[in-house]
Amino acid sequence: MSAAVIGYDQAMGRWEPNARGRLEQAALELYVERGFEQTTVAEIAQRAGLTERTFFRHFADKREVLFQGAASLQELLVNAVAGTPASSAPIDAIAAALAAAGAVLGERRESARQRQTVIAANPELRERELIKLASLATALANALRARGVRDPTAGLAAEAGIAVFKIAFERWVEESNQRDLPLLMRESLDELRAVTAGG
Amino acid sequence: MSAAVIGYDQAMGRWEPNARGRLEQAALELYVERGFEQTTVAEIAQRAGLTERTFFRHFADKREVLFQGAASLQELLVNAVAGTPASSAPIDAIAAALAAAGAVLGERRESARQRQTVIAANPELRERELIKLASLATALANALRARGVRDPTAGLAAEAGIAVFKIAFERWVEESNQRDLPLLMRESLDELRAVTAGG
DNA sequence: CCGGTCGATGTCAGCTACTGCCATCACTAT
DNA sequence: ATAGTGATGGCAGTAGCTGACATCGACCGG
Repeated sequence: MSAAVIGYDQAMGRWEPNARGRLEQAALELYVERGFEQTTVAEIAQRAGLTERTFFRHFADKREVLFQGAASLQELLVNAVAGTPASSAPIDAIAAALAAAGAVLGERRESARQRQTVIAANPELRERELIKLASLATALANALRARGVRDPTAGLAAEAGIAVFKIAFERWVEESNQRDLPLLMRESLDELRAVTAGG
Repeated sequence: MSAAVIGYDQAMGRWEPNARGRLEQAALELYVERGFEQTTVAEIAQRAGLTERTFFRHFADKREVLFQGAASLQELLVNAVAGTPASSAPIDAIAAALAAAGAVLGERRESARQRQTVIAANPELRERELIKLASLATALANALRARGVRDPTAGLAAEAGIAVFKIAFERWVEESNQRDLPLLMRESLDELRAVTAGG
């Protein structure tokens, strides 16, 4: 619990500052070093200079540490839909949301890739990721309904948007490089259009 | 552990037969009666006349009891795709898979509805459901690739198919009645076509 | 008929995620 | 000073899940 570790010189309280941030960093490190399952919450807390009990005061469970950004991403998507001209078709509102998400997520490529490696290696984490994506779909559908889009169109457009998101993100993480995320989002959406057009 | 409970008159082995089936039934009953979280594995085992340890020999975890049919559903979808004429477009192969799934799931409406009520009431169960659907999407994509469909088309078509599946199934469970599942599958697919056509 | 193997279950000990309850201790407002 | 507040520690307890070993009937070769 020494302040020197963090390099901190102003007056401080009873405890080191930024407990949540230290827990998050410690968890990420350990998940990468040993894997998610092989890491206990006690170990995370110890590395952060805190106790197990405190970890669970900051994070609902051991997985949630990896999904901090989900809420802000959801906000971003919803705002993008809401900010689209009222005359736009649902699919264009979705496209705007995907563009916004791609622009934000497109930065910090390496940390995203590392995070995705951890998640992909563990079924429990994949489950959590999927329910976060489902939550995004629900939020997108609600945003569309707020613009007067009816069911089942709203739900379908939202689910389709998330499908495009998933595929584009997957390609972006896997590819050695070159194309950036917003471009892959556009390409994947065009691909979906092409695929559904037939028949 | 009396045989009379089951009504069984031929020579029997050391234990009552169909341990797995008894566990499944006991679990379903308890999940409906008290809810998933309020049910312990020890209670399930007791009702089935077995021990907790035996439960975990038959089911990987407490949730898995509710997802027994996932494997056969996946097989059904894959076979439907494989059985489509080689000249069909990807979207038509997906449509065939959805039709097959709709036909099979469309029966036993009440039990499906009951099961869905239990799942919807619990986030852990929703997570498990989502990863099963993701597994279906992966299997569908592989089936398409086996027919020569390239990426990212295969992945996108599969994800879009699962999106349609989700929406149609949801509508089918919620609606008071009337339209059957295969019809809702077709309608939802048409709706997706309409939504993506714009823009 | 006999002994050995095998498969399904029981028993028990143990780990770990997660929770509830209360104590502690600095900081702050009055 | 004193009381209140907020973040943390400490501790006991529940429940999901696993590994190791014992048990016992079925089955099979001799």
